[in-house]
Amino acid sequence: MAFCAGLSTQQFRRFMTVLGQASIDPGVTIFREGDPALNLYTITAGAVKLYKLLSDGRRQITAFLFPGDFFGLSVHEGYAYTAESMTPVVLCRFPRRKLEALFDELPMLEKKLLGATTQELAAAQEQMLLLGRKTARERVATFLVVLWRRLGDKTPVFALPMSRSDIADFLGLTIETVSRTLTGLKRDGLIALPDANHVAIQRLDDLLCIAEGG
Amino acid sequence: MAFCAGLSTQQFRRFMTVLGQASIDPGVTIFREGDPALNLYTITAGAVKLYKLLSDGRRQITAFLFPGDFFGLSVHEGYAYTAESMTPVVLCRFPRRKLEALFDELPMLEKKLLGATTQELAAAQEQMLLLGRKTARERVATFLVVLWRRLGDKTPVFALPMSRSDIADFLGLTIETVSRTLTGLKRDGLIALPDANHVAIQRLDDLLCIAEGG
DNA sequence: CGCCCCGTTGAAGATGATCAAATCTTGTGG
DNA sequence: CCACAAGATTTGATCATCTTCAACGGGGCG
Repeated sequence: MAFCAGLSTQQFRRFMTVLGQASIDPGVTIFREGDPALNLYTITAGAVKLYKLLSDGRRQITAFLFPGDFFGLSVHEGYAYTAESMTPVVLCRFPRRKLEALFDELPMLEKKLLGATTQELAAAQEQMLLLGRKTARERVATFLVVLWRRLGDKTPVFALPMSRSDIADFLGLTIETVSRTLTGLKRDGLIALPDANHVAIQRLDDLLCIAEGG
Repeated sequence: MAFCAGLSTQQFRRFMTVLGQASIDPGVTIFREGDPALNLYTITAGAVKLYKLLSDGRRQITAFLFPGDFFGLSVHEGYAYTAESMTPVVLCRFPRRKLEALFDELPMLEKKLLGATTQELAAAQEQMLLLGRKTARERVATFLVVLWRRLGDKTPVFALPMSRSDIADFLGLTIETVSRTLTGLKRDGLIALPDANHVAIQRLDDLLCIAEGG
């Protein structure tokens, strides 16, 4: 795990004393927006989504997270979003109080957390650009390229671990528009869709060009 | 300034050795997206906007910043966004290398920076909800309430330091829609507009209700 | 005084949403 | 193994919100 990389054996032993592990099924709510923010989590295996809701049920997914990512940091007493597993997930759980004590012993951990949070913030700003200014086609193209890179860009084919509904709520669209847009990209030969949950990138350059609004 | 609060006299003297100050005019670009991220800035006075551009000129403002806020943190070598003054601004500039050395001496500073970044991230997630799922009316209502709170909610009247164009690029709308929506809120008696750059909140509860999608 | 920029207002148009239905997938039980 | 039910995805038709295009008004500054 990235979070504990670079620790000595002794430091690592200390590190392990503050963490708990958990394996959870798909579709489980790990915590809800507003719950007391007692833990910080890192993902060992699986995929997690974070989202916020409006009172009438409208939902915005703010991030899809994968192994190595962390979540659950909060300035105030409560979490700012809900976290839910999308697949079977293995988590490390760090109780907030213990973690803060550990920071004093291992300042490197705090630096890593700051770096990870800064990266999350940059991703959030990129997503604001997408939500505020990109067309449906640009949003879907961006989503596919970013996800492909995140899941390891060895092969052009990759699995979508999330439903159309999740994609729609991440991109600020409806499921119908996501479906139509994917069909359109397929029709134009930019991607292939072996089945509903797999995408094959066929013309990466053109896809990138669309994603950047060119 | 919040960043140096709680330091002893001696620590503060050390703190002052790493920072430079700058006064700048309105409309000045402090740095551009992609520039080498050499400095971290905090705002002493004035207002700053951060934004990202698409190649065809479409712009998304990701934040309006005010005294006490910081900006310029970056994981990679380059800034992730452009920063521009909206008013006359007084800044503190922290060279990145010196600041990192200072962190080892004053771990409290790093904790504060982590807290501030976490808060920025929460604000970004709230903005994603706005951009992805709120209507124009809800966006403008949210914007007014949040700005009013940020600028000090003593009096219901406050000045908008930014143009309609900036508001539009922050809310993912056009200037025409922003203008029409403000007119609509005024017509419905929720706000008053003494002039184009001043807003008076008249029915906060109703405005909050709209902002939350209720 | 007059120009220019900013903001407002109006009319027409387009993108994406909504409503509706068909198709495909998956899991269950006979 | 097959039939069936439930849910997810795709496709189609219509609709609404917001954008685009256009024109007008007003305040500030030369």
